[in-house]
Amino acid sequence: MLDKFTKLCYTNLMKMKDIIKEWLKESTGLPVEVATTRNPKLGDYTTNIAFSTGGDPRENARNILSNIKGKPDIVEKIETKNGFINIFLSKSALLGVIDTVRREGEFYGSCNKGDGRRILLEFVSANPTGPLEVPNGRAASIGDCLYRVLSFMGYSVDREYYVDNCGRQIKLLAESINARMSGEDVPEGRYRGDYINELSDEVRVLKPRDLEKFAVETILSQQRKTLTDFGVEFTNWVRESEIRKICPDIIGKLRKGGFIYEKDDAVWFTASSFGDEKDKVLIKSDGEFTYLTPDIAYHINKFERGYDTLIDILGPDHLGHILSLKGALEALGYPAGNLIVLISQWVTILEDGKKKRMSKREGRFVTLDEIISTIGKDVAKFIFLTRKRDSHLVFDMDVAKKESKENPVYYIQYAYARMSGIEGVARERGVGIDDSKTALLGNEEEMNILRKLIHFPEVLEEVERTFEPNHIPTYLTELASLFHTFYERHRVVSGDRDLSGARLALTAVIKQVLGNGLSLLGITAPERM
RNA sequence: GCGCCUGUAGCUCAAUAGGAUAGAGCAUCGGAUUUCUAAUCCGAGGGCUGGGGGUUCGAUUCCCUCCAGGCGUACCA
Repeated sequence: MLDKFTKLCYTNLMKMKDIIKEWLKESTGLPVEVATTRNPKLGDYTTNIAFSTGGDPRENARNILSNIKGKPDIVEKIETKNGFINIFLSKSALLGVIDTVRREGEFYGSCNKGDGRRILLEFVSANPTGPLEVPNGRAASIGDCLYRVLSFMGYSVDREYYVDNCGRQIKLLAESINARMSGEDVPEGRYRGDYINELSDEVRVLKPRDLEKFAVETILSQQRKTLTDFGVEFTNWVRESEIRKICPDIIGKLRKGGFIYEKDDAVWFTASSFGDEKDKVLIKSDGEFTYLTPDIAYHINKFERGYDTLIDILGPDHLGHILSLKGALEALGYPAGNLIVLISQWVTILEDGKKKRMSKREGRFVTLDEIISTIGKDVAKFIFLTRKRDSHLVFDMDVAKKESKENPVYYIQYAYARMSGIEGVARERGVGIDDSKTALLGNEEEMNILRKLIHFPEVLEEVERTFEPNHIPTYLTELASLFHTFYERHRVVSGDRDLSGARLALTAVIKQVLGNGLSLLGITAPERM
């Protein structure tokens, strides 16, 4: 039995948690759940099984422990404390992570959990009525990171941007440009801002036949450039005008299913029978579709293209129609439960210590371009990805500018660059990595690093489970901190050739994991700073 | 009014399926560099986790209630 676990360990070291779980299950006969311990002094893994069996947990834990016979090689010791059963990994098991990372390299942390299942990730999808703003940057960061992580975990992920190139806001855009061209002030409720002036100038020169289309496509290409500068790419750009073509068919199907009725010259969907507050209009009395109609069609179109799971990252302003959308999908027999809607909360901008009330129509907004040029994309992404999606994040422009020089992202990047520096020194002195000498490692700082490295795959699984990227920045900061502490206390390249070789292996592995993590965040890993 | 989200250190945020002493960064104060990058390290202070109930061996986490803020509650998107 022990051999089996040992073998498992070396073929797939990242699953040590599972190995321990299996071992405890087999030897106790209890439905054991294993968790990562927060405090390394309390071991590497822990189980609270003794709390759920009734009676005194401390006594239970001791009884359970005394019944466990033997242990896999990866376990150094197992002990109880306060009713918890704590498992300490052996030094050789911890050292094994070096081999694993050295072998797997840029794939360390990846897995095949997704098994090729197809996910369509829709995010940003800003109206083509102006430049991308700060909240779009937040959604872009999160969407891009989820794309990278889910792909890393074996899902087949496409990224899509939905372009609302129809509807009222496009008419308002055209009116704004027309007003500007004729030298008038832009009327109330229309779009203002320098970009409208620039567009007007272009229109004056180019005299496009279709003003609306010209304006939309021009703005869209600017948005695309912003995203490229931000390091975020999309697989597809889907225009609402294309989706509208299939709307009559969708409405026909809904009507056939009895989910449609007419009232006040409008066409209604029976959303209230699917849990929504009230029924929703699909075709207005003027014959135009509402926003909801093409959105239903779009999501049906997504399922029809063969995706297993649809993920939408939306702003909180879209809360109102999620239930209707899911209701319509359900009505037409699509798996509404496979549509996962993630709400990326607003960003409050503070400027000069005051809340900046954002309004694109009034020309008051902070663009993503501005953020990229003032604080840089790495800092911006890190700020966005450190927060949970649901938190109402406060983006203080003054602090962001000031801290762009001392942002935590540099803490991680600096650790990475420092290790590059060490590699350079090692090369100069003719010292190389020696994987065969890693047993020489063993001080507290080194062991803490190894313990942390083991948990990287678990962090990614957490991101996959919760769709919350923020665990990665937290983890990387902790790992970088452990490295910096190690660096202050011990020399990597020293007169001791064997120890130097072992420590170079260790730093190579830390660097690899930091690099993998930064890459999943879409943040650069600089060789020097 | 109703629905969803949020409320944690002076500030910005964490807390891995309810776990052990609630953690980081910034700010404040005190230390560390003849040695691989000081964008670093070590230490100190700072908390009735918005208030009040409840469930539990155990609650920042779950339930109820109140307070504060955001969003939604359109034949806007």
